[in-house]
Amino acid sequence: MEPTMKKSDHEGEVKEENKAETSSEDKGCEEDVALQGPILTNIKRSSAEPDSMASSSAKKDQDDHQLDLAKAEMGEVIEENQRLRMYLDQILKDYRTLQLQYQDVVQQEAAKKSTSPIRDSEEESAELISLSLGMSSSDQFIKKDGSCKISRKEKVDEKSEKQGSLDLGLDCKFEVPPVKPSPIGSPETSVEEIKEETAGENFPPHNTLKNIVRNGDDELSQQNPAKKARVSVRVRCDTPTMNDGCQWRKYGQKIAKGNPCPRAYYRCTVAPSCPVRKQVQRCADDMSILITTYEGTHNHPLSVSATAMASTTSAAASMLMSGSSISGSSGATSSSTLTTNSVNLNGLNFHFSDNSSSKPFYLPNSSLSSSPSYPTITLDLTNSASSARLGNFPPRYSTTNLNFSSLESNALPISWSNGVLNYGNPPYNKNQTGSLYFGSHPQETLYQAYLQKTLNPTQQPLPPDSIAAATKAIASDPSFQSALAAALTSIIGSGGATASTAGNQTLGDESSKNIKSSTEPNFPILSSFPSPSNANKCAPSLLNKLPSSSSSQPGGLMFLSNPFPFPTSKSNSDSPGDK
DNA sequence: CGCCTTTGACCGGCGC
DNA sequence: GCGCCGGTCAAAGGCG
Repeated sequence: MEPTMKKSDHEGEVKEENKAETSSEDKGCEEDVALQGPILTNIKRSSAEPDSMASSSAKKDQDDHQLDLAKAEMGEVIEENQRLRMYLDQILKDYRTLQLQYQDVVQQEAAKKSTSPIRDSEEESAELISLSLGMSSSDQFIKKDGSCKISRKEKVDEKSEKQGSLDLGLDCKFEVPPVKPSPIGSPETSVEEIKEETAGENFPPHNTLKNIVRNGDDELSQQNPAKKARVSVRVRCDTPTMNDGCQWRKYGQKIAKGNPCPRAYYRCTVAPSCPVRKQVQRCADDMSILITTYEGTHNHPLSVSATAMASTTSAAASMLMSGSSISGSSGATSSSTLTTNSVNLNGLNFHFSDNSSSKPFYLPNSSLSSSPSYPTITLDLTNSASSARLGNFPPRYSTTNLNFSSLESNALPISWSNGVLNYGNPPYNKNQTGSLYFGSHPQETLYQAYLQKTLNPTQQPLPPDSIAAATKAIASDPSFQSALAAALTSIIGSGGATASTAGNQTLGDESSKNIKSSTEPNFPILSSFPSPSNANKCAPSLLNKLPSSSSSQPGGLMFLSNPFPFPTSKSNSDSPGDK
C-alpha cells in the first residue's frame, strides 16, 4: 500500500460512501471515522493551497465551490456520525442488558451442571469459539434484539452436536452447510473445500461484511485453490517448540535455505485425519525467536487451550483472507482493506503476505525461494519485535502495522498506519489520525478506551470522537476484531499466565494421554486469561479495564474474559521436540 | 507394543 | 532438461 492514500482516492471514497446508504452499523461507523480525515484534508488543501500568480478569480471560485462541497459533505458526515453514535449507544445498552442476562444464565448453568464437566467444557469451547472467531460480529452489532449472541451460541452448540466437532481451524470458517457431514474422517473436508462448495451461493453484494469476506474467500480460493492461509507466529521461546495445546507429530526436518536452523514439520495427531500442519523454525536473525507456521484446519474437537491457539490463528488467518479478498473484490472502500499488509499493534505484529514470493520463514534478500504461494500472516509476539520484523520482508511488500502494546510498557498508543486509520494526507495532523488517543490519557489505547466505554460506562464519558474512533476501529472489520482480541488475549495469557491449575481438562483426552514434562513456555492462550491474578502480572494496563468476572464483550472482544474455568495447559502436551 | 523421532529418499514446483 | 528448493514419505530405531 502506498504510504499515504491519495487525495483522489479519498474523494472517491467520500462520494461513494455518502451515496450508498449504510447497510450496517459497523459499516457506518467505519465510514464515520474514515470520512472525517479526508474531508478535513480536502478542506485544508483546497483552502490552503497557494494559488499560482496566474490563477484567476475563476479558479478561486472553483476552490470556493469545492470548499462548499466539502463542507456540505462534512455536514452529512456529521449527521451520519450522530446517527451512528445513537446506534452505538443503543448497541451498548443492548449489550449490557445481554451481559447481565448472560451472567445470570452462566451462574444458573454452573449451579446446574456441576456434575457434568465434559458437557460444560464443550459448551465452554463452543462459547469460546463462537465468540472468538467472530467472523460475523458485524451481525452481532446489527441485531438489536439482543438475540444475536445467544443465537450464535445456539448455532455453535447445534453444530457441535451435529458434527461432534468444534471445527476450529486456522482458516476462517463461517458457516458450514448443515447438510455437511462431520468432517471427522474426511481429511478433504477442510474449510477451503467447504467454502468452495458454498461459493456457488448467491450473496447480494453489500449484504454484510460477513458475506463480503466469505465471497472474498471464495474468490481467493477460486483464484488459487492451492493457496492455503498460513499463520506464522513468532514468539520468544527457548524450547524446541511452543505449547499451543495441540498434539503434534514430527514428520520431517529440513535445513531451509537462508537459515542455519533446521525447519521441523509437524502434523496434528489429535485426530488421524486432521490436516493441520505446522512448521517450526528458529529465526535466523534471532535464535531466541521461534517461528511457528500453522496451516490447515482442525477437523476435530480441540482442547480449550488448543482452541485458544486455533482461534488466535484463525482470527489472524481470517484477517488475511478477508483483507485480501475485500480489497480484491468490489472495491469496497472499507478501511479494512488489507491489501497491505503488516499490522503492528505495538508489540504484536501481524504480517500479511499474500504474495507468491512470500517467505514465511524470513529469507531476507533472497529471491531464490521457490516455496509455493501461501498467503501468510505473521503474528509477532516478540516484544522486541521490530528488529527482525519488517526488515525480513522484502521491501516490495508494503505493509500495514498493527502493533499491540508490549506487556512491559504501559505506553501504548495504537499506531495505525496509513490506509487503516491514518489517512495521512500531509496537512493532516498525525496525532489526529496516526495514533488514537483518548480523553486526557494519551497513553490509553483504543482498546482500553473501548473497554472503558464498554465495561464501565459510568466513568467519565469519552469524547464522542473517541467513541467514534473506537467504533470505527473495532467494529469496522470483524476479522480484525477477532484477531485483535485474540492477539490481545494471547499477550495477556503469555508469560506464565498459563500455569493455572484451575479447571479440568474436559475436552477430549487427547492431551491427557500424552502428558510430558512441559518445560517449554506455553504459548499465550486465551484460556489462560480468566485468571486475573495471573493475567494481571502480564497486562495490568489492560486488565485494569476488565471486569473481574463478567461475560463477554461485544464483537470480537467478547471472549476476552472467559467466565469458565480453564484447564491446565500442562495437560495439553505439545512438546514433540522434548525428547 | 505402540507411538514417537530421525533421516535419507522422493516428489513436484519453479527458475534458468 | 536440469538443478534447486520446499515439502512429504517411510523405514529404522528409540523410548516408555
